[in-house]
Amino acid sequence: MTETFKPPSQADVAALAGVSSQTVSRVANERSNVDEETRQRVLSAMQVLGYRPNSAARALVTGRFRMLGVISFSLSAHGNSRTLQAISEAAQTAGYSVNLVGPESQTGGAMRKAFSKLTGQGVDGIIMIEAQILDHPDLRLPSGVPVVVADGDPDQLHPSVDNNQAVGAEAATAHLLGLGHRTVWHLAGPQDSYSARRRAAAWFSTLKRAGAPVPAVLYGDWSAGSGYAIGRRLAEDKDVTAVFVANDHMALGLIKALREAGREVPRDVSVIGYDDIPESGFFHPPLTTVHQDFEEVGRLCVSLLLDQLAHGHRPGGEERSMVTPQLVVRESTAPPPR
Amino acid sequence: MTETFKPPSQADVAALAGVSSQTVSRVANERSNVDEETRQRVLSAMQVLGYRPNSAARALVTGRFRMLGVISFSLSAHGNSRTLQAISEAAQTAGYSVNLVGPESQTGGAMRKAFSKLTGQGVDGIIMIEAQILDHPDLRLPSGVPVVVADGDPDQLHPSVDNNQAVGAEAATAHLLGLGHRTVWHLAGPQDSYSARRRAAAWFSTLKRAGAPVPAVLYGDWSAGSGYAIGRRLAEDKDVTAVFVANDHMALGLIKALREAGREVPRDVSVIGYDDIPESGFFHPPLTTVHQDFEEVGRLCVSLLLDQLAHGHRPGGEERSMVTPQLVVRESTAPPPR
DNA sequence: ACAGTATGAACGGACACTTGA
DNA sequence: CTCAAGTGTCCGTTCATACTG
Repeated sequence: MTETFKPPSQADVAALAGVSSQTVSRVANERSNVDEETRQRVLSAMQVLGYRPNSAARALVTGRFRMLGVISFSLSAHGNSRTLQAISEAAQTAGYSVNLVGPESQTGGAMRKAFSKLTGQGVDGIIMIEAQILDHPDLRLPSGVPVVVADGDPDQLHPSVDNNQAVGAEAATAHLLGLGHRTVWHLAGPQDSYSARRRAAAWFSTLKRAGAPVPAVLYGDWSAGSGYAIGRRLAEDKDVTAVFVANDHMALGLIKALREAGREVPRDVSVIGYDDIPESGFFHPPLTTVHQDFEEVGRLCVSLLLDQLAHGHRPGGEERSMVTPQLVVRESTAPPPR
Repeated sequence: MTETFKPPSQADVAALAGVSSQTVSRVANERSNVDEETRQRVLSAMQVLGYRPNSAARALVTGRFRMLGVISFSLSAHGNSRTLQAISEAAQTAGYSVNLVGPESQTGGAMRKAFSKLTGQGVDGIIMIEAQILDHPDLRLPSGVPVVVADGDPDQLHPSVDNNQAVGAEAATAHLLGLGHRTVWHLAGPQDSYSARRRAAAWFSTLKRAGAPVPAVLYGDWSAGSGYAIGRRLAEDKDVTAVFVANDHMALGLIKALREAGREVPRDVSVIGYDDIPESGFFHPPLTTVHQDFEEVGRLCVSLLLDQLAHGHRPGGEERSMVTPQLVVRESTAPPPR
């Protein structure tokens, strides 16, 4: 067994530099009232010892950990890991670290548990990524810690950042309609997903506004496999000439099913995806889709949270930031056949 | 501004329960020598007050945070986010939380910085995901904190968990050779990637052992775009009948480029990928690839780390766990033309 | 002597004061 | 009276030790 490694303390640095621990504290916190010559001496003593302020001790007295909690149910969803990455970077540049927890399920109870685990760890604020509270929509979290919700259900009382699903889904649907399709089918994400519901709603209203018939919504689970399964059914209906799919993965599966049934994309059927994952331009055919800026979402979450931290909790009630998506037209959409 | 929220302390609970704070501490830590009746009284007092032990104070005295640090350069790589997810889950069930940091670059300096940031935060152990130290391969991390390296350069002195790249790459290459191809080209990942180098090495030695000619290695950057660019060049060489691509994303781009050049997969060229991302079975054609079990890697990392924590640091020198990948044969590989 | 409980250090750092020029 | 540097007490827990019926 290696002997226990004892990290150097303020006192050790102070001793080496020949000053009091208070002065070391001042240097560490970049206070003004310390002589430049002394400062240098302390700094080099820190260097020599490899001193790192003990965050536990600091947090104990300041009450702040400089740590952000992130609750994310699934990292396998493309958008979530991108958002997390952006959050991590933004937090880091602001001098915060990120504490990640995944709730056991998407129930209010599990959420509350994850939440209190985080507050118990002493986080200064919490970001919930794509938080769907399935069983109890109006979850009241214990207050005291600022919260920001990313791409989640905004029925709540917390500020939120969201990709503007309405704009994206409308652009997708309108693009297809503009190409001359009589109407547009919709393969949606799971019904319990807030984003999926928003996309479906915008698709619906765009159709309505255009006076187009509204086909029954189809539901997948975001996976390529579910897109494939639905695609097989859809391929049998020759009326289907345009499908707006709620994410790129499902679109991939759908296209495969259509092709296998002898229906070419975009010749017979136009397909549009959502997300614009880095691979979608290399699909066969290259996928027309809606680009989402997850990096921006992550950055916004952090800055909103930091604002709350700085100015007291939730200055102006329910704040809501929207990030605008962008239609990316590639080769999976075309005018209808004949 | 809302009034400052002051969390209840041990002392508050003690006062309410009519015991000393010491007793509360015993209850919180599930010590034996507490009267059951007293214990219940304390427990309900905790309930009422919503007491959560202050982890800063606890960590200050115990020196342990029950927190694992994870260093991951990029979460956009499929494998990394999967591994992280698994780590997070495993850590959670063991009662640990996860502190995530992304180093600014893959240099020894940035790594050391990330590392010391984590130790400063008081993590009990650190997992480095896909840690390539580019400028200074034999990075000596300050000791005192157990470390496990996942899918990284094992020249180091830390236990590591790795997908067995040799087995996977050999299986891929042998599969192609077995189909009757005279030899197999290789589109590798970036040269600074340890995994990429391992795959290339195994491809090389498999070719050698079979007495097959060894074409020059091609290098991509893991992205579909780079696979596409290389694919355009490769398509011109009619000798190319089989390509082993170091990941599925690049394989997607490569196939697109081949198709555009009029070379059908697998009729004219066989392509095999690596990773088995969930979408690869829905590519056109469905991609033959090598499945990696990232979940297992994540779990192993945590259990190795926890072992070190329990039994003192690094019981038996350099430990190395290997997770065996699996060849998944789909439809992008076939015997060579003619 | 024994169960259970109370007591007073630390732990490392920040902050309000105080002191010395 | 300003500016640098030092002193003392506290943050919430745990642990060793002393205490009590």
